[in-house]
Parts: sequence; structure tokens; C-alpha cells
Amino acid sequence: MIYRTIEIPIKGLFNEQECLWFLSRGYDDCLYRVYPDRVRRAFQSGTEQMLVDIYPLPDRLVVNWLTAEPSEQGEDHIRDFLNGWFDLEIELEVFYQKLSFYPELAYMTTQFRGLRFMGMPDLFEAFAWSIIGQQINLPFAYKIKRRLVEHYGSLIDYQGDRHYLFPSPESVAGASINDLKVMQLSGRKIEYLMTMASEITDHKLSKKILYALPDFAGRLKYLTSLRGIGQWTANYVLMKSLKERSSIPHGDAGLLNTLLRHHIITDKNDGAAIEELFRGFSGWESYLVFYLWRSLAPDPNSQ
DNA sequence: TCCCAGGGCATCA
DNA sequence: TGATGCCATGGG
Repeated sequence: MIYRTIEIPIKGLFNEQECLWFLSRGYDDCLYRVYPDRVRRAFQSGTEQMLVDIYPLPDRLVVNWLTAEPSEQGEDHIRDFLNGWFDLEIELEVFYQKLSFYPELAYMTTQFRGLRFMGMPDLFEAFAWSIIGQQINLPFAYKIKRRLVEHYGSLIDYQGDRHYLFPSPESVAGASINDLKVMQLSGRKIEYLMTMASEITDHKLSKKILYALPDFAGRLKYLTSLRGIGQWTANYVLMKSLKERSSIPHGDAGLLNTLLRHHIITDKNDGAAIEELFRGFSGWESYLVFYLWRSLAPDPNSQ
């Protein structure tokens, strides 16, 4: 039974298969399920919980509500979320023009054509995920994330499957330190995670507060003043959650590896070459990072 | 056993 | 301002 269907039009290049592939790409993300033609995810808006199927098509997203008719606010919440998740308002042509100037990178304009920056619209989820992922490998990070979500997140039971929502900052702020340790979070990371949860529940930090700061540099400065948030995490959260186009998570292990692989740098301390590259992508730095990360994974079409 | 992994902090010169 | 050590643990 489908309770409501909406269609969200997409302007410009959009490769639905690349985006679906990115969502699965071999990792175990507990917040959605990817099928060949759609992704299923649970959402919460206020006290309203919703489960929807999202069908990405070349020119639009089709969204079906599976458990109940949404309220007007619920529908708006999902429209906003999808806009951030699939980066629906970007026009990629300018980025591809810039890529085409670089012989080592030009292949991306065809191989990854239509791939949008896959965001993480929920601010607390973005902070929690970036803190969890600091300095550990991704499979382990996804394991910890699943433990956290299954313990502190609420869920929608649908046709025998559990669809989890990311834990609220309130539930994490009130968590027991011992319970978090059992999940194999380090003492430092527990401290950072609870700091961020408290900042948000105390209304000291929100997307609105960050947007109200004068510019990107101001947002970076504010975030890096918080305990546990360094340059990497601040840039990661700003690009994933606030769609900051000029973010570069400096020092990122994957980024440095892919720059080596593309022969843009010859050693990981070659900051000048990195700066030189990103200077050519002004306003598109985070897109370049995202495409470089994408290139680390095998091409799904060649498997 | 060793090194790396989608870092950050404290300390010290 | 930059270098070093430490945290913490899975995975190759």
C-alpha cells in the first residue's frame, strides 16, 4: 500500500545509477536499504515517523510513503532532506569544464558523469559520523555506527524489517559512558560525541546558528573551537551537512592516497601541489574531493 | 608483528 | 608554528 506519491524534478545532469551505487558501495550503512532501482529509508519530523521508497530517475525523484499519509510538515521535511541528500540544486557543467583542463582528472567527466555530491543533511549525524570515523578504517567505523544506531535510535518495523533512525542528540547526551565503551568507541571519542550532543541539545549549535555566521571562514573557526572538532572534521561536516562548496578536509587519508594515485602529488607532505590543484577548483573544492573519493572505489560497471 | 586507517589533543621547543 | 607522542582497535 502506498499512502502518498510525490515527484521532485531534477534539473541538469543526474546519474541515478551512480548515486544509488554510491549509497551501497560495499559498506554496511544501517540507515537505509539500497535496491537496484530505489532506496528505502526511515525519517522523523517532530514526532512523525515515516518510511519512504525513493526512486531516482534521470530527471526526477519519485517518493512513495509506505506506512501512513504524511502531514504537510512531514512531506516538506522529506523534500528538504532529499534536496540535501542528493544535492538536487547543483548544475554540474561548470565543474566538468574545470575537470576537463586536467589530463589526470578529465576521465571523471565521463566515468562519473551525473554523480551528485551525496550529503548528510542531519547535523548531529554528520558530527557523530565524522567523530566515529576519525583515524579508523571505514568497515570498523560502520560497525560502531550500527551499534550506536541499534542501541539509541528508534525504529520502524515494516514487513519484518527494522528501519532505524539515527539517534537524537538527546539520547546520546544522556547515554552511559560504559555503554558507549562497550561499542568500542575510545574514551576520547565518547567525550567528543557527548560534547557535540550537548551543544545541540543546549541550542548552542544548529544549522541555523552556523548559517547565521558571516562566511565559511567564520563557520570553520567556530567549529574548530569545539573540543574534538579539528580542521578535518569541521570541513567534513560543513561539506556534508551544510553543502559548503569550498570545504577541503585537509589531511584526509583517502584524499592523499587518491592524489598520489593520480600523480598530482608525489608525497603526502606536498601541500603546495595540493593547494595549486584546489586553486583551479574555486567554489567546487568539495565536489573535487567527492569525485576523488569516488575514484578510490572500483568502477561498478567493470565488475 | 608491523603499518595504516575518511584525526585530534596535549606538550614542548 | 611545527614536531612528537598518545589515544584505540580492526584489518591487511
